[in-house]
Amino acid sequence: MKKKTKDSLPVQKELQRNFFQDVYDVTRQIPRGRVTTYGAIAAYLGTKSSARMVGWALNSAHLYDSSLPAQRVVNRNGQLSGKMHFNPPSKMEALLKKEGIRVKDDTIQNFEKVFWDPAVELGW
DNA sequence: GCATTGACGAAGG
DNA sequence: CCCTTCGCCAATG
Repeated sequence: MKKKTKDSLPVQKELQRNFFQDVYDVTRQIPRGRVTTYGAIAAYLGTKSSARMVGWALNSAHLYDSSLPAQRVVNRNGQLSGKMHFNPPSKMEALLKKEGIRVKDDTIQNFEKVFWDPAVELGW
């Protein structure tokens, strides 16, 4: 009855937990040879202004699944802003090139052509 | 417990 | 058109 609900917002907590999982889930669905952005993923998840959290999620992604294709997620300029978090840093570019994506000076070439928007491709 | 820092991005000057 | 500010929110100092 009068239980003191300590956790005021359990629902929100759950959503936050799911957010990380959702990021991984979407990332796993990025086709080979295609890339997307932090903002696109955030927008698809309904938290468009929280693109930073997407990056944070991927930062600790390897703790959940080291095989996560995080190299397919770049910033909105098509730059490999997260390459320094790979091991070694050059791994990100190497993986992308292996998938047929052209990378020059840490920037994805033909970015608009290989861009994969989850909101469009996964249907929204 | 406040300040700083990000794998970002949009808006304002 | 470049630079700064701000929102976002978790982690870290």
